[in-house]
Amino acid sequence: MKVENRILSAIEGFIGEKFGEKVPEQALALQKTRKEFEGDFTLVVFPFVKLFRLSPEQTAAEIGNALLERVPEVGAVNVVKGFLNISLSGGFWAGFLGQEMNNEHFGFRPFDGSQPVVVEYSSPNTNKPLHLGHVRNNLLGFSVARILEASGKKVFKVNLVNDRGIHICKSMLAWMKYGHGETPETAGRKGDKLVGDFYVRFEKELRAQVAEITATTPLGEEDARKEAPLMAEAQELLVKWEQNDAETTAVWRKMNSWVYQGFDVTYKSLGVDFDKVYYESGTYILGKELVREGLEKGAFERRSDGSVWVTLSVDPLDEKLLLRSDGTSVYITQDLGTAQLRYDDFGAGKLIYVVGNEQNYHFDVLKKVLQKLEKPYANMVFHLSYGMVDLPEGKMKSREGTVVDADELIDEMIGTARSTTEELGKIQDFSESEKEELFQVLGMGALKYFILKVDPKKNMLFNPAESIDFNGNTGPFIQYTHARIRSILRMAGEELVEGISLNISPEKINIRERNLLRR
RNA sequence: GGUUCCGUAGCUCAGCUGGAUAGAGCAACAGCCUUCUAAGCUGUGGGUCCCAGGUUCGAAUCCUGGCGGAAUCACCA
Repeated sequence: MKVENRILSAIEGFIGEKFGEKVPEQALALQKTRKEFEGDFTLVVFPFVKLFRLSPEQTAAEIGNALLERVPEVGAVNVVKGFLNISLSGGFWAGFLGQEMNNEHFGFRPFDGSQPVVVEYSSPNTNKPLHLGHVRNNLLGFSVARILEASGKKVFKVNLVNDRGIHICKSMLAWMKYGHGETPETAGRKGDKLVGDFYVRFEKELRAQVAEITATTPLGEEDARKEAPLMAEAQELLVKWEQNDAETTAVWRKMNSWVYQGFDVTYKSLGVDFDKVYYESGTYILGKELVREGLEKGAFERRSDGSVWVTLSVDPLDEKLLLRSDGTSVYITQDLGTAQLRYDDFGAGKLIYVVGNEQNYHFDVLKKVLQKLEKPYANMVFHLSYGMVDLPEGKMKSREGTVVDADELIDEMIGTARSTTEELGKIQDFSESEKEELFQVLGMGALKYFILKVDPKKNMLFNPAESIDFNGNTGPFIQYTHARIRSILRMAGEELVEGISLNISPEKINIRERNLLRR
């Protein structure tokens, strides 16, 4: 039984004996003592005041005395207004430390036997490299998976790669027209970067065409984009792709493989991985089956032009397209399919989607449509929505070249770790590989903590001009604290080995560590 | 316009299942390296918790209504 529960049941027992009354569940709760006060746990006594017919201070004192008598682990109590602060004894903490210091599973719960959780995250497009927004996504997804695992869940991490559609055709077209057979090897460029370059090249050439059209015809920019020859060529390429044209799919396969090689490097730097990778090109047809099922059930309706719709609400009228009039699928169609797939593949009990908050509405719709289909996994869908990473000037915009590239950011962080560490000069006796590992751990620790410390649902600000800090409330600070604590534990361990009781005398710990222990 | 989310110190953010004097880091200032490790510690200054009502013994926290910002409302993904 945890010591908190022993304290609570002692309070319950004391009040029961004294007044013959049961304490309301809600009032019977301990909170952590705020660090400006002395103590480990705090009981708020206001709810008990009426019962005792005493002032809050006197009530707290009575309960405190009872605890001192009844619970041996309680070492001291103090009362501030209506708050009873309880300090556990040094003996309790020494025992706790002795028991837990060699527990490798400290903080981890064993598997609870529940159905697995499937966490989807990352979900990149294959036409450009990963940027800071993806970094937030990847770190959130990976962390949530780790946290769930630590809490006793079986977790499967999955990635859904958006590898088809007009965007990848644009990169392909630019490579075919202007690439001269270039490859990552011949260009000496990371695969995803190279493909991204061609995507940018396409946009550049397209803009030139658009400029010419708007200068020589009365068309506006939006119409000019649709009229531009390059756009028509990209559309043609998409049609060819969908018809499984051999040459087109060969280029598609080749360029995607470059991108995946590039992504793998970035994922490795970020320290994230996946149990299974889905490709939209392989799953988008599945959703159509569910649409057909919905039509049969009468949950959806087909219009005269052949398109399929679902009505989510009547007032206000909210209708969503599920299948185009030409029978091709839209975004949500494939998400219907992938939900089913995950449920089948893993026997999932929960489906978590780490996706930006711009898709809040999309996931509301997805859930409602699955409910209409009466799917058992409809209510398993949880959208872990997160906010944008903004720059001081506002949103990241690829057109303005303000996108913060993931690889460059990672390199910069590790570089900063290197220069800062070398300046401090504590690593003379480190080997080269130890040094590199240290820089990696420090730089990535700083980046990860910087991103993860912000509430996911909030937009967050990243200022590229001020590099991510290594001092203060940062990852390296926590790493430093960890190192200090390990050092203290080593000391405690030595005393244990010598057969001396586990009692670290205050004189042996300097003031800095004592402060550290209070945290 | 509808819907969802956000609004806390000069800046970046905690705190939000109601509880103490609203915290941390950065920035500014003043101190601390013969003790195990100063990527640290101690102290000073800095707040209409967007505004107004309501519920409550008690509201940054819950409810209602405003104001400001973001996202979204495609036969795009």
